[in-house]
Amino acid sequence: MVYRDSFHKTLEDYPRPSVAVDTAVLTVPPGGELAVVIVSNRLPGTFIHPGERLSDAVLRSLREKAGIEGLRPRQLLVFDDPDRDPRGWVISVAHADAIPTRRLNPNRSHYLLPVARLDKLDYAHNEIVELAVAELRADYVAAPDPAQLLEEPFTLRELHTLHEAVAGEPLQRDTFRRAMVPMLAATGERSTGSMGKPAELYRRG
Amino acid sequence: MVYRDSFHKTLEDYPRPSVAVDTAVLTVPPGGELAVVIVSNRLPGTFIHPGERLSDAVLRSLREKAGIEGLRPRQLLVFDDPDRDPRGWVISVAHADAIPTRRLNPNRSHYLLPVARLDKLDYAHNEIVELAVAELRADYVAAPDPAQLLEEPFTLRELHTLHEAVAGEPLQRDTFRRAMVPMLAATGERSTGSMGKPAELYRRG
DNA sequence: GTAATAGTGTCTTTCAGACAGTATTCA
DNA sequence: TGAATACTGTCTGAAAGACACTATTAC
Repeated sequence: MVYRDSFHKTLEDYPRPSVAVDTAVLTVPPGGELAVVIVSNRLPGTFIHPGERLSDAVLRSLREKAGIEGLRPRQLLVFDDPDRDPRGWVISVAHADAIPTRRLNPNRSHYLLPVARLDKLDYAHNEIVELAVAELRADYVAAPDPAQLLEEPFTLRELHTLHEAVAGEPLQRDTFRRAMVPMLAATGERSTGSMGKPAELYRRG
Repeated sequence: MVYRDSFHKTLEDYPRPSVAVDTAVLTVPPGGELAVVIVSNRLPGTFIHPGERLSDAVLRSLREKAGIEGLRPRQLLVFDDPDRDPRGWVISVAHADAIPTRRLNPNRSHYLLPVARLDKLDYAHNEIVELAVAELRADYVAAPDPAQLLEEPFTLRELHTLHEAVAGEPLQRDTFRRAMVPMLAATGERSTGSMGKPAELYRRG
């Protein structure tokens, strides 16, 4: 059987795939390492509903499966292997975003896995996580905490520690400072309660 | 009506969108500027067929609508506005690739439009072209002619002219040379027939 | 010869890496 | 006071921008 294209042909003639979304939600627990939100050994996902945007399907799946609200997920890539899903012909659009750990709802069935030591997830979800991590790392090279994981105001040390967690490797302290300070807004306030000289508190520029 | 997810639920219960592909094919005519292949005021596209990969649908649409063969299109992004297409619920996956102008079939209904002066295309196709151009430009900063638009062997002048056409702006000659030579393989041969000192001929490293 | 093109030398600026130094706080 | 942390000064090396210079060809 052959399906032919024509502008005036009705769409009903074409068999259609189911369209799903899967989302890698990254976070950095305080003092911890970069981790991804997992629900029963895979990324939270769902099928899109009629009239729905992909991003709305992502938000719905995160709300229902992990109690996460208020993200702005970005598309990563489309998985289109017709044999990928045993249930049938499914096309899956991978998404990614990051969220502060304090906004994760602890009374839920999801859990965090560090991305550096990730076992095999169901489907091709490891690849999604890798892409999400690569995007987040690229963003964090260019700007201070672009995903707004830190609560304002913050010290340069807190920012440095966060960026090292995202990068997965040490970042030179003075180079980091010189690169970031011009993109930050100093508050004039100083940190309190810590050992050593109190640090300037900053907000994102 | 509400559609609920369940691993064991059959996929037949879900209304499904049609899934299309649209492709921005970029090229640089000899001595010309960066241009995109257009078919009747839009990018070539089609609906995917059952069992087909997105990239195969792209290749099929390019073959049937523009006589183009042998590309390896890359995904750019998914257009998912439910009201985008007047024919119904259509999700479109934008793709991009580049092709040497000499491989374009002139006996076809497609035509080239320079990307610098692009009128409004149908659908949201201008955005696809912009993304495709941005990706191509990023690739051409990092490597000599990664899309293999030039026939080998080529001189540094030819490479330089091509990279300027892709970038859409002048590129410093000596800096360009120093950046590219380590990534090229000198043939030991020299160009002939031109004014001035004959140039070394190179192949891609 | 001149015009045109190919290719090199080198100075300056910029910036990351590296390391050492000074400054200010807590215990 | 010493330990810990914040912040700055400065040297070095790599690379880009800029410009001038030499080299080899066609005419």
